[in-house]
Amino acid sequence: MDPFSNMFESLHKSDIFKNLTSQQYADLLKKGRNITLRPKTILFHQGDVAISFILVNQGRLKLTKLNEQGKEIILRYIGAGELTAAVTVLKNGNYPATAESIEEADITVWDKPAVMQIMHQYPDVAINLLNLILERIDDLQNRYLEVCTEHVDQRIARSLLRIMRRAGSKTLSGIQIDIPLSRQNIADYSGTTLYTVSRTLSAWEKKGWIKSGRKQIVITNPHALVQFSENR
Amino acid sequence: MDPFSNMFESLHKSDIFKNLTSQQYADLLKKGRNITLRPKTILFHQGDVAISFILVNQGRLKLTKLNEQGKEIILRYIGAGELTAAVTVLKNGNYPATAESIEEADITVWDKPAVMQIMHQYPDVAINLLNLILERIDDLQNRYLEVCTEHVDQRIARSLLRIMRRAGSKTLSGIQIDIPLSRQNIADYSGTTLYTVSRTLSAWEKKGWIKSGRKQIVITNPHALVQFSENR
DNA sequence: ATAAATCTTTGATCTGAATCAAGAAAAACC
DNA sequence: GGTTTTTCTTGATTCAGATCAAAGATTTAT
Repeated sequence: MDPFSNMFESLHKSDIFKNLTSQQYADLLKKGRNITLRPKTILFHQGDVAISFILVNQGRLKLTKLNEQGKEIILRYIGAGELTAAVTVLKNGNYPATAESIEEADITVWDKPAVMQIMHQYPDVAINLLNLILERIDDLQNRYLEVCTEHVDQRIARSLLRIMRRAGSKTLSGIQIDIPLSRQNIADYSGTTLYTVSRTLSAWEKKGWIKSGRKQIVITNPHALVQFSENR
Repeated sequence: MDPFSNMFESLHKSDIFKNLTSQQYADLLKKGRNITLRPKTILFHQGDVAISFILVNQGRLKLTKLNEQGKEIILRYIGAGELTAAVTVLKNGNYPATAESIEEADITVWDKPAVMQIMHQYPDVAINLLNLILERIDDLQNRYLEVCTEHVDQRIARSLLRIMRRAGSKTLSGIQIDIPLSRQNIADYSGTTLYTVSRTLSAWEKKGWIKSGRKQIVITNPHALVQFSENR
């Protein structure tokens, strides 16, 4: 399988280019460029002027945000077929977060003029993008609600489930999370501390809901976790 | 001043219709319909199928969200020139929140087919909407970061400042917040309780940073509040 | 193979903020 | 005008979860 068809396939996977003909795809492809990232490469820093619009073809990125005191949170993990840096379409946008590859990753990058031109040429692309962004808002609003109203352990449960849905694969013992997540990572994603995460996971392990190792988690009883996340 | 020119003016104010000609405006106007809401009217409920896209011409709406246990948070207040229910452009969207007028309000409503048709006809509208939505995401990401990493009193400070910027008017004694905000409202907006809000505002009043009454707040020293919100 | 670095666990303590309780003040109602 | 309802304040208490501390487990480097 040649790289081109490979890439074509991954683009196809992304919702942003649906409703377009094959020819139109090809046109879009030409306007972006393909990049392979080594693990732990910073793609852009929070605060930088936004110049690139990014689609992940393979691998995963981590999107993080720092506050004034330097405390970090994880906004989300971005997998194959997903977009980021949509802020590039803004007049004078700056990246509101930092993006880093957590493993080797293939991405396609469009610069700002290319994106603007594409959206004007194909209104469907703008509308599709709108849809994706609206899903992001929905996700964020839910997480915002959770962090305002729910207990830490509920939030940790929801975090694991949320990541599981996007990056989980079935195994004999349960659903495995395909991202190497440290306790600190889970804490940054849930708005808590690594100590609380560690204690919570230990408790769940005793109950048989999960199995966890170093940067590795298998959810053996997703149903119990869902139940718990909804009414503790 | 006749109602039409009034409305035209308020539409003009909204960023969503920029880059369009006057004729195009008029066309868009015809496709929506104007509604006047009494105070405390529910426009839509969280979970309802999304059928209408809304622009506020005058007055204010409150957008709230409930979790499974019935705890409420305030997502934002929506003032003149601002949009809501963008989720209507999704294929099978449901409103993720509840919208209610907090005072008498004039709004323009477009149904889903009209919005879709408009966006296809005028790519700029879709792109403008994209921009507005991206600003919303940025705001939410910031608030999410804050609620994950900052102290309650900092968050209350940021909440007041955030609302002040969108709904503040200069007076002799300081900047007055034009929305009647109860302690409970501020708590719901900041992710805390009315008791903590009351204590915090009392403390700031003693310091001379604010003056507050029943559902009424004047920020007498915005600079001190900003300072405090950034490094407590 | 040994050392160094990184990640995880668990106990002990502390503290910020929620909760509980009870008035006081202001507005709305009859 | 007086009663009822809503909102606000402040003190006392509680508790969830952060922080501190220290040891154990795994991985990586030399």
